Amino acid sequence: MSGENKPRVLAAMSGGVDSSVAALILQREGYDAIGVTLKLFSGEDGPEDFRGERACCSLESVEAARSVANRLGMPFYVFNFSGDFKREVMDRFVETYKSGGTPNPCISCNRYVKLGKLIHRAAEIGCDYTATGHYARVEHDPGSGRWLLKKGLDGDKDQSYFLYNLSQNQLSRLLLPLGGLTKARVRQLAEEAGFINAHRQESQDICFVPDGDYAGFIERYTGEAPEPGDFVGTAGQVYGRHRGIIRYTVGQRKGLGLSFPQPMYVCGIDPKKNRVILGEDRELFSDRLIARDLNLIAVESIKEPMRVTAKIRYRHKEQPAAAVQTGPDELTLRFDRPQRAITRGQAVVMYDGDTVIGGGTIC
RNA sequence: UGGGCUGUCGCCAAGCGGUAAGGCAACGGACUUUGACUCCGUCAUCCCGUGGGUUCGAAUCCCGCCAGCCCAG
Repeated sequence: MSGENKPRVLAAMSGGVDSSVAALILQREGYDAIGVTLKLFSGEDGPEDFRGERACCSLESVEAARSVANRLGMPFYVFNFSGDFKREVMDRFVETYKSGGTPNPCISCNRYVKLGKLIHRAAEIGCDYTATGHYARVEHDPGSGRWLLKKGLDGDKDQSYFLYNLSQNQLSRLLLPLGGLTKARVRQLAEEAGFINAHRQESQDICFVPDGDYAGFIERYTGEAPEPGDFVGTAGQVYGRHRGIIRYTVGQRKGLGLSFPQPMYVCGIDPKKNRVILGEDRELFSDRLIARDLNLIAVESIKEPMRVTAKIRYRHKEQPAAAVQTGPDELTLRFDRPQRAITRGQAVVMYDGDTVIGGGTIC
């Protein structure tokens, strides 16, 4: 089963269908695979219902992963990454909200935990590669000598957006077995293999806030009650009181608790004055953004203005734009057409066709 | 206290004698490995401020009362 000459790979297994099938494929392709589930929350930091099937590292999920690993005859371990997860994901999540931004915890998790910490750990224990169940592809480009990150072939499930922070070194040691498959095919493989999670529903919501009440989570996590402030119009007129800045995000319509002749949306958040700015839909559009905390994959830097397509949130098809690097860690993006609700704290990822150029955090 | 105006779902608001539009909010669902957006559905079952009257029939006409607003004082 585990020949000394086979390349050894550490397979991250969440207990879901995708990572299970990824492990299956690795084994079929002749890797010496070791399954591992990451324990991401500990005790009181996590959701009350720690066994809920939707939480990505619930007990049930760990057991599902273990079951699949056993079925495949591969060693299985649980790594406790809860400290890193708390520091790199939850703390950042809370901090971004408190400063008026809207974080994407999945980006942080992939960057610091799944890809950062895990790839590092894999190397420590003698694994040549790390694998995950993301729908994206890694390729080596002989021309530039660079490792490239590309979209998954199943355009509808593509998750390259979440992985834009990968470094060249990390890419060289990452395997994404599902990159060329469709979701339907993955489920089929899971069924054929008899995996108990073959029909598990898609994961959704923030994993450490399974009930979706992230504002409530932040309150419990910080022990601080959100401070009410004013809802104001784009001209400064006061409309009413809001229930704390953390409850709002740019583009939001529901939950304002106010009534106007027409739909109104959050157009901005002013953490200094503790105000939430409201306006109409058309006031949400802008054709440019500035991103920092850059990570470039396909190129070393963007010296000249570059034509790209870019997406400013997951689940949105990328839009044509011109990118210019305005500093060592700063980028300006000008879209051909104004985009709706460009939001601070979210990630912008640039593409050239199927290839990820790089990305950054919108500010 | 005189004069005028108004009183329809939490908010705004149609309706003008024929048996309650619509928008906002709210709630539910779909979509979704982030937050949003979007989409679909529900949302005044004899009370349309209230008590009478006229009509086959009124939220819609008439009278009284109550409440609020405005102008006079």
